[in-house]
Amino acid sequence: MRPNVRTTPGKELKFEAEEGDALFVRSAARAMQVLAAFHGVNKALSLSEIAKLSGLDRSATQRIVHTLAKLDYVQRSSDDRGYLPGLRLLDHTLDVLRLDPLVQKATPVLLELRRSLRERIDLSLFDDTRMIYAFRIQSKRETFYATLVGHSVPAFATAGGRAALSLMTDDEVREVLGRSELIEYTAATRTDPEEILEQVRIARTNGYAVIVDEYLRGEVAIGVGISRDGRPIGAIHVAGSLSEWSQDEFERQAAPVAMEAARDIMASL
Amino acid sequence: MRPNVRTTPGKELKFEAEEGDALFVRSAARAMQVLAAFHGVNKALSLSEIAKLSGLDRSATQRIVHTLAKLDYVQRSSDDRGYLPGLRLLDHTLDVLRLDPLVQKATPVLLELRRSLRERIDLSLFDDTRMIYAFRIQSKRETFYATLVGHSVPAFATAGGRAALSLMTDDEVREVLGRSELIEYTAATRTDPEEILEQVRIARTNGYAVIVDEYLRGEVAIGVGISRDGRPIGAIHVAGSLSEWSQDEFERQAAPVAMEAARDIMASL
DNA sequence: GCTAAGTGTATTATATAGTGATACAGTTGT
DNA sequence: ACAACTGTATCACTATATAATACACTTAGC
Repeated sequence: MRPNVRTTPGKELKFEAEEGDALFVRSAARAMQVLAAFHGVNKALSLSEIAKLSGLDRSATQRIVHTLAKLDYVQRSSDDRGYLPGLRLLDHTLDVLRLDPLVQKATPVLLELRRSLRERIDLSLFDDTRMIYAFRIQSKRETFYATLVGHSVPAFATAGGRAALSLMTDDEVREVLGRSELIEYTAATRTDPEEILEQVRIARTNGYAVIVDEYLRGEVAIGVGISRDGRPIGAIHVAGSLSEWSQDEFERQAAPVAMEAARDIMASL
Repeated sequence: MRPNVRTTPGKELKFEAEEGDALFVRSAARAMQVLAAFHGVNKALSLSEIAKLSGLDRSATQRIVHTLAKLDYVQRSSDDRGYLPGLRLLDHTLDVLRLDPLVQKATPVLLELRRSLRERIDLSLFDDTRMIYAFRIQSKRETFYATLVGHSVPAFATAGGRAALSLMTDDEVREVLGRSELIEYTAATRTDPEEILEQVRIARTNGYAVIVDEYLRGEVAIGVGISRDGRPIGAIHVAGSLSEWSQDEFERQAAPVAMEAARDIMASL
């Protein structure tokens, strides 16, 4: 059983207004706090568990969950032992994806790319210290679980992430790395900021980033950043197995076409 | 240019408490109302457009959007001309998918199914009158756009939907059909409830549903329903092109393995 | 070049809407 | 048979969001 995909640990997300923010609506935030209670966990939650995890008291939690349940944003688990996030949320997922200009433009280009390159191809969206998967196009013989939409991976240790970082200045990269949790995912993971920066610089020169073994063992991945107005907004990932490719071969095959795809996408943004 | 995937038109979704519902928290609902404003549209929205679409006044909208923007549930469009749903929502998408027992169990089974059947395979979740796509595993030569997670299709006119309906009683099916918008997607779409019910009955007998041309032209689709405790909770779709398959061939090839996959999944629920 | 209508932002007094304490009936587990 | 949970319900109080109004800026029309 291979480890599949790791999610970046649920960052501590602020739900409180900064001082003197007259426009901040506490109750709107509370609805989201309740939904965010599910981030860390892997089972249905009871009311008091939601209360604990969201930092709200039982009463408030009770009434908000009641409301969200009526609206289908939260639903009873199938064994009726607790609450789970509801299917209604997927309607909003669709909105995010179909209204995102990058997703819109990238889809046909990446399907085309897959035709010339029969490996797994992902599109991820840049979000500060992490890359969020928007969609995946599988290769012929996919053995891993399909990555779920919304999975996020750390920018510092993934091909797409480094490629995205390479579109910023060194100082900005340092700043992001400073805010990142530099976790050692494998023995090969680089966790020294300056060492990572060096890799980002190489990616900047080459136009793409390569990662071997640093995030997932046995995987070679090529990442190409996508920018808009000079700012990184996402990345293309192409990943292959080390059992079938040497790093060099993979780079030679995948990098040029992936970079061309990225150029195509950016031209149409 | 073939028409790709159609979304069921944004149903009118209630966001108001029924009378005398002391536990209903209006403000929690309002946050979701704002986010739901994006359902129908295909561009970034201004504050007053959000106000109009969500049915809230400008002031309330302003403050809620402000709050949601701070929390990244809403973001400025890249050209700074309006608001779009934010990436934070994808964190919740992930929660929905990974906590859904059906998605958890179905993933490996469907990857296995793809190995023996090299066509497009989808998993959709049953939601009353519609089926919501949870994920898709593409075929080798995919020409359509990748279906986005969250896309929903009508239960009455799709293979998966009819298969799911076939797990309910005739009366329940009639009830669902009564609440459905029976739209004529193609010339072949059946819109007469009793006629649809007849097809559902056939699906019930066979253990799977077949749809040809009724929703998407040129497509044969096989659907197998998945139930839990006797209630439909989702369906497997296998779809092929009529340019490569006759309906009969496709049924003979796809139906038995798809049904086996469904049995596997249900056994592990 | 100047309206006019749009954008997002900010500030208030007022009363409504949410609070949170408290209570209860039903399960589950030991 | 108990204790510790579930989810649900009610209610007086006041903290909270309201909605009206105002302002500075940008965009579009002529």
